[in-house]
Amino acid sequence: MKYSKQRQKILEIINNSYDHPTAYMIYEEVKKEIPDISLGTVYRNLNSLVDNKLIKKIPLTIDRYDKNTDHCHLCCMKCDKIIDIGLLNIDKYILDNYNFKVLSSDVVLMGICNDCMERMN
Amino acid sequence: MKYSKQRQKILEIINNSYDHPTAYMIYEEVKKEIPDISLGTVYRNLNSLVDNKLIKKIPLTIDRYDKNTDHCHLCCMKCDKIIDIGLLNIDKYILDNYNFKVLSSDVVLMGICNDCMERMN
DNA sequence: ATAGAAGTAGGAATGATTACTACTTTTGAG
DNA sequence: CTCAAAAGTAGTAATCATTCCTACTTCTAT
Repeated sequence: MKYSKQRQKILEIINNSYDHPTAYMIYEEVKKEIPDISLGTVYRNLNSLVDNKLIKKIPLTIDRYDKNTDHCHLCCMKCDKIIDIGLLNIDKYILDNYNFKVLSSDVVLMGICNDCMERMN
Repeated sequence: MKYSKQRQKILEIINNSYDHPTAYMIYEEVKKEIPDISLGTVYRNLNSLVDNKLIKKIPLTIDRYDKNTDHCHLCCMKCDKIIDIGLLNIDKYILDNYNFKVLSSDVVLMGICNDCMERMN
């Protein structure tokens, strides 16, 4: 990967974010500093960053991106909040039981978060 | 849900399938018996069947559908085979540790299956 | 310093999915 | 039974995320 200020900025935004932004959210953010960046450039760079394992793609209806490449996500169906959880260490379990080598464990569990559960009472 | 022969046939196809078909694969299959069914009808019915928990959606790059609503999937990155595995019983673990009620656990683990691993040696 | 590889902008294209409209089927109360 | 309202359908247009394409620009190793 050659250096480019566009990719540099994209990575910086993801590293400073805690809201698992979508490609478009990142595009809007980069635009503040590089006004004529194109959306295609954002997508291309996100893909190379994922390929080089610098960030992680979270496959929901719209893809989201995360600086942490080694944990799972809980997605609240009521408020759309995404909660990070540690690795479940299922990779070894899967290898031992199914002889299947897990390379990418994009575990996304949909449900209701604590806050929304309390609000429902 | 009112009866319709289109939805009946769609459900029947999924129930008789073992290959986790996409919406389009199902569309092509139904077409053999109901030639003028429309793709929109297939999508609409798949959504109601999912809403009514009669089938399950597996969110990969293209959505796939499964008659079994209570297990996880291993997806081989080499041959695209999808392997069914039993529930990992993480729902309780998540509730106990994160106070998050899992409603839909679409766990899809990407990796290399046993067959492909052997072929690589 | 410079050639060629890698990156970019901007817009067109793609492909999965949904929305819309006028028509048809199902179903349940009378 | 019967018939009207509700639910479903075909066909097509629209949407929306993502990728592709082309001519131009920027890096970087020699």
